[in-house]
Amino acid sequence: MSSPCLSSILTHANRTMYQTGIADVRPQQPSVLPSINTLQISSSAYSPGQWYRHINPYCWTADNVLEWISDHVETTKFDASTLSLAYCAMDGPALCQMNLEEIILVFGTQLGLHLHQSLEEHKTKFELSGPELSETCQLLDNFLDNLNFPLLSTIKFGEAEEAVNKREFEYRDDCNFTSLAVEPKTPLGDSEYLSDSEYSSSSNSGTFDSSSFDSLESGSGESDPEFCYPPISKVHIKTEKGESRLKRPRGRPPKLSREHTSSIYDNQKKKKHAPRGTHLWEFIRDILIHPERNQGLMKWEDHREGVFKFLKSEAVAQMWGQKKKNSSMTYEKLSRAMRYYYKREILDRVDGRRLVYKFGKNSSGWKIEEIGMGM
DNA sequence: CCTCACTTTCCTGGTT
DNA sequence: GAACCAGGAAAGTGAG
Repeated sequence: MSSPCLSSILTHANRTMYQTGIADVRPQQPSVLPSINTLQISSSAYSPGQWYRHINPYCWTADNVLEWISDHVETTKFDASTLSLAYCAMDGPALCQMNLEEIILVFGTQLGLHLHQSLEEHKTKFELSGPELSETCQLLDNFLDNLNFPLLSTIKFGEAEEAVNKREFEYRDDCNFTSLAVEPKTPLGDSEYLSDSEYSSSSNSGTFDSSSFDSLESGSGESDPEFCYPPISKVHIKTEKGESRLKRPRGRPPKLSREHTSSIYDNQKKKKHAPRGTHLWEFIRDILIHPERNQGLMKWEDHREGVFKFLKSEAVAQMWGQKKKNSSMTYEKLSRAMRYYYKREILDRVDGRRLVYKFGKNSSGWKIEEIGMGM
């Protein structure tokens, strides 16, 4: 259940950090989750007393739960004197474990029904985010960590600004991800073939080093054996100049066992019938529908029409590669996959505009009505 | 084991 | 010349 929690944290963290007009950021807020007061003060989007609409109930603190209860006590004109505060000392996860009977037992029929209905509504609302989005959030989290940015899941509200200052983090909208590459890294085993720059005109030497994603996942700096292309199927070709060169065969090299890799994907692997991995277009969509999370990677050109643009194409490609455990993913390859969506009408062509795509009639989940931008 | 959908990789040629 | 776009071809992956 980290996704919705992370999503709310992300949302507020970004609001706190990037809205320069907000001057009353609380520097010493002790809670990981924003306090009710902080939310009310720092975000005009939240009307007082309605903060819980924007936070996953599973992420509510005991204080949050108490606030939620008292809000309902007020609206139902319930006699709060009959309530024991001891019943209200549970946090969000504990609250979410309760069924209707238990809630009624604790809060009585009148208030209990009201609370249960409200709770179910909030739970349902945040469950819509789905596991794919959770993964995307995890990737974004890793991505930000890679940028020496305070992990969103660890940001304490109000401390973000301080953290940014301490780390001298210089994130701006025009942040150049490609400049973050530590070393131009030849994909493992690629020395068997031509280097990226040799065999592909589109591969850029300054590509964002996704190996840092790998190290985040594996917990070590060691190379992921999965990306060791076996030294087979070498093809010698003659260039125009006549020299014999090694050329990679067409198609993708076979994957090696993932036995020794540990990652956030392990859970998925353990499932009997793992759901098909998130499709590329869904991955893109998930980044887009939460612009406050995408850190300037992509943006809507025309949300109503489904037109969007890559701002950091290589960075998005690296994130996709990270998700698919493929350190050699590039925008060139990603865009090829995108173009295949034209045929299936998941994407529509946008002529004459670079890095601009449009969702087609066979895509879903991005429309303003679908994602409820009013929240 | 096979099929199929999806994705990745390579490539050539064109455009911005 | 670099970056991007378009799309054919071949092949890997995983679900069913």
